[in-house]
Amino acid sequence: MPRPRSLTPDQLASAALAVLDRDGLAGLTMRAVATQLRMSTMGLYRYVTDRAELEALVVELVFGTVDPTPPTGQADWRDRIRIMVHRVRRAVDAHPAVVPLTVAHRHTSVSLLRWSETVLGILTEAGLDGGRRVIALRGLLSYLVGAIQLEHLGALAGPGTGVIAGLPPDEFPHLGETAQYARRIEPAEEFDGGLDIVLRGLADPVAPADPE
Amino acid sequence: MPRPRSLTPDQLASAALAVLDRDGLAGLTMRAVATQLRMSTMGLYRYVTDRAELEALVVELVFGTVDPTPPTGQADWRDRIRIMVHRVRRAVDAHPAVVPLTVAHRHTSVSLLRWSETVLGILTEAGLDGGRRVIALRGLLSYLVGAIQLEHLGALAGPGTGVIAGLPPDEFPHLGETAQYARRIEPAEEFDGGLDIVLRGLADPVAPADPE
DNA sequence: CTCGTAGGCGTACAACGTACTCCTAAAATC
DNA sequence: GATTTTAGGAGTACGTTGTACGCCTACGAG
Repeated sequence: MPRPRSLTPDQLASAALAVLDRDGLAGLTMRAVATQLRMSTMGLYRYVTDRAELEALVVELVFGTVDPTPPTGQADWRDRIRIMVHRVRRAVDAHPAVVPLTVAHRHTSVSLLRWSETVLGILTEAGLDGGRRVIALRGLLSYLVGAIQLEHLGALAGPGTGVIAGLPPDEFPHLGETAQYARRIEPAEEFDGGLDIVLRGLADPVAPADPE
Repeated sequence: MPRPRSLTPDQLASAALAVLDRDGLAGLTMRAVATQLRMSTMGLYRYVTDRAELEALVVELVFGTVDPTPPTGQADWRDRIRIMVHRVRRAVDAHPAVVPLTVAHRHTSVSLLRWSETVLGILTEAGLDGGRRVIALRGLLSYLVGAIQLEHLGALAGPGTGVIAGLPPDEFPHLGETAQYARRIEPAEEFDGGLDIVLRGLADPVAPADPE
């Protein structure tokens, strides 16, 4: 009976994401998104009640590109988790400005819930259950969230390589030396290295020896 | 020759932190901080050039309460790192609203650099060096940053226990079951459990067996 | 004394999110 | 085809934010 909506939430989110990619987080205003859609500012409020809701749509759009199906062809559960984690990183990397939004709206994303479901399945196959599985998932998520943010908001490798350069070397001997190494490490290598640490730690502490 | 400043950066930061604790992040405005200090809004700009600079002062104030000296009396390096990590968590926990700010201004905090220096020292004693040490520090920081945020911004345990309740159980079997467990786990237990994962993973992969 | 800088106030502006109102357009019902 | 129901969309306006700017005053060193 009513007139059909002429804009899908997806189109809305795409427009907002386009603005976000072009002008960054500070440029993501209701007016800018409205202009992008060639409509008046207030027209947006026909589709969202809030700026927050718009943000959530953008986050969902980004996470929506994450394939939630379990990877196949990987015997080792660690490899499968690695693939799942990489899928999220790749999705977010494609739109760096979305990073701060993902943290705030993480829990509203169905796509990320699907992702969690699959990861939980893999963890289950790995022999984890109950409380241990909760903590494993949470630990993985914590690392993922933290690592992505450090990568995009944290100047350079290490805690701000630039700042470290102008530091009294006698007070910060390790930091100075570490910065030298940090400069040569690619972000991807750093990310994977950290992920390896977490994955190693996830192995059953009762039977730390790998089947390989 | 000039008139001395009548307000130290520390007093400024304390006032801002008081506002932050009382009114939350949204309440932290230049006007609110000025009122807290019983001065005009623009008077603040005698001390900071920016709102961002004010935020950085607050973050530094919070991190300044973290004891950067290496813990003594702990034979195992893992226990010493645990203590260092807990110090940061405690400091941030005392002012939850500061969490979003810590991420943005993390790299400007000298206190956090001191903390990193100490942690690097411990990692060195643990036998890590070069690139492995960089990645270890970065991995620890990633987990720390992520875990603290999940704890404070992530509704409940697991990725939003509330949302999960209204989810089709046949599509999310693991998530539903996991949520049951998650509800019973204390945040501290979750945090420590995740930290244990990282610490286990930090152990030399060439010699995974613990001395114990 | 006086000079240079900090202290501090008040005004003003641009940009933001968004509440509200008014009119038009189009599909479903009769 | 007329009527009804809802979405579409524009325009105006308000409160709040950060902050640029200008103006005096207070004070300590020379």
